Amino acid sequence: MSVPDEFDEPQILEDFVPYLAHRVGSLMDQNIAPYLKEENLSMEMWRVLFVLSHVGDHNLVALSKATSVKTSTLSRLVGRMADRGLVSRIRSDSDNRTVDVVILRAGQEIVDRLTPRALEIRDMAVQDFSEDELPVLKSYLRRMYRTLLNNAAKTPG
Amino acid sequence: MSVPDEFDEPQILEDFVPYLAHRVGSLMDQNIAPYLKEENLSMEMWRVLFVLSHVGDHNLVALSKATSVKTSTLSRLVGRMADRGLVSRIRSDSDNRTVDVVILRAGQEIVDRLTPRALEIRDMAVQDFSEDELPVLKSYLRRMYRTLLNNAAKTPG
DNA sequence: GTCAATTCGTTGAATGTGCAATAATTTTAT
DNA sequence: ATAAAATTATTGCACATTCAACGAATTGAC
Repeated sequence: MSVPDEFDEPQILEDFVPYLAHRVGSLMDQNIAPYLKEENLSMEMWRVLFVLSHVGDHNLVALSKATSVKTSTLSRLVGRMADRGLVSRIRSDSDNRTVDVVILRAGQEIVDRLTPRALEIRDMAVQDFSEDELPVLKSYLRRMYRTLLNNAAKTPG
Repeated sequence: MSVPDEFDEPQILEDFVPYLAHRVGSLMDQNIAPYLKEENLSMEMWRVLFVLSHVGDHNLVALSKATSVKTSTLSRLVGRMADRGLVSRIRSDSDNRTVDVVILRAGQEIVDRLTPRALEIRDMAVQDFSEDELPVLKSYLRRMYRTLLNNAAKTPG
């Protein structure tokens, strides 16, 4: 076996934080998926609408960082959403390179319909956490995010 | 050099567990991405190899559950990996419908080269957790996963 | 034992994604 | 003031993904 001894444990996956984090995220996605389908919305569109609705307008680069969708993908994604009347592009006054994406009424209505479903799933996911534990869970996730942000490897040229 | 837990902004997003979980997973993915690129490996291929290497052979459905990749996608993905000599398909004796995917030498060598990088990133991500906190983080992630599994909505017919 | 229902894996067709290249604008250095 | 460098958004192109439909094999009800 060419695997170093340190990893040659039966439960390595169950102990590997990136794997544990990823499968939680995936399972949450799967739970929302049927509701998104009803609205003919992809997961990425939902993330875009959710972010726009709760945090406000973003240009493409900011939206990309907030949703983890590549800007080239986001450009076409926003185009499709604009065609459907969910969002609109507005060229910025201050910086003529940037395009602010704003949520439209139809987009907000989808958010309003889906948000209760998203909250149900969140509540389900954390139902086994006590009132003391829940804030700890959140703070741990925020802490890991910040550590990852601060120590992000620079993209290799 | 510990990182404070709380952001100043009182944003809804900062309190929404599915969002917090997703962005942590995405940032971890981004950190491994450059190393995967060196090996000409997609994130999904890496997950497949990692699971096969550490947990053993899987048929497609099991592999799909373990990696959160749809079986139709996985079918072609495994085909590409087989073309590159990373894995091999073996028709099961006991059940002639199923195909077991086994990792080959070339696949294992990639895992051996990448695993140290993955562990570095994991160590970086949890560097601000104390010896007491780390097991709690893992147990919370496992608990959420189990709860989500047990309460998963049935896929709508 | 038979037949319907289920499970597993694959594939056609439509759609989405990502890299690299590009144009337009802004910032930085001198 | 000017030119080089950086940033933003878009697009061509190649490739990956998904849904739905399918064939093959197995399971379950009777």
